Amino acid sequence: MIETMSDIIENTALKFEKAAYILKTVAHPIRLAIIQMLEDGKALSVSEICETLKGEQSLISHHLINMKLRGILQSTKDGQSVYYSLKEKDVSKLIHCIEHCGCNM
Amino acid sequence: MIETMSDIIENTALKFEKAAYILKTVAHPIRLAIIQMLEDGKALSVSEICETLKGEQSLISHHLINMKLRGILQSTKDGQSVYYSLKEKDVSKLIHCIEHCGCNM
DNA sequence: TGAATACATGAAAACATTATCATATATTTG
DNA sequence: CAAATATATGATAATGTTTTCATGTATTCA
Repeated sequence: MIETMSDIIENTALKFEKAAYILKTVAHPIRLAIIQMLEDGKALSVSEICETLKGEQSLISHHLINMKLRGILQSTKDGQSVYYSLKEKDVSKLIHCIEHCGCNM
Repeated sequence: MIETMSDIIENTALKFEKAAYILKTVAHPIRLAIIQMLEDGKALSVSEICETLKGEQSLISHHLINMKLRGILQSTKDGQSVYYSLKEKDVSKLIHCIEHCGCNM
């Protein structure tokens, strides 16, 4: 599989754009808190998340929907409740790694 | 060292804010590219960085200064040139970990 | 000294994200 | 069915980030 120089440059640029996109999606205190709540596959309802974070329903909902839209969360409806969970273990890994990689974070 | 419940909540919130702050600082394709160029302690001048990234001097400069301001980069002047490098190995570790933690990034 | 080079600065424009508010929809329950 | 509960939606306001442009300052070199 041969790549030209400009292919490489373009792929590299794409790689950074993708990474930046995911990092941006996650780079918000409320979102980090949500993601942590959902670690190890847990699924939580919107209201559970709102209560724990003491956040407004609408605001939390917007964050959840946005993260879902960007491929980080998934949701299933059960009765009145909607349960959100991490879509990919990947994100969990990312967060775990951010927390334990020896960085001051 | 005893913490009250509200201390714990507040510290957790602070932790997420700090993490979000760093992630935000880094969540931009140009910045990720710069950070990668500076891995393993390398120090590069503004113009070297501009050339490699084919970016406008002023734009790159703004990014560099902002990252320095936020504690991610440091710089030293030598003659006409200013050399930037990663301030903490931490950031390098973070990026490395983002790239190699098995996430799709 | 003056021209060239390297970098910084600051204001403005362009653009993106986050928060708030009012209201809509769907589901359950009495 | 009406009321209550859970969530979504969409418009707008508030705020933040990124880019651009014009210009400033410091350094080198002829």
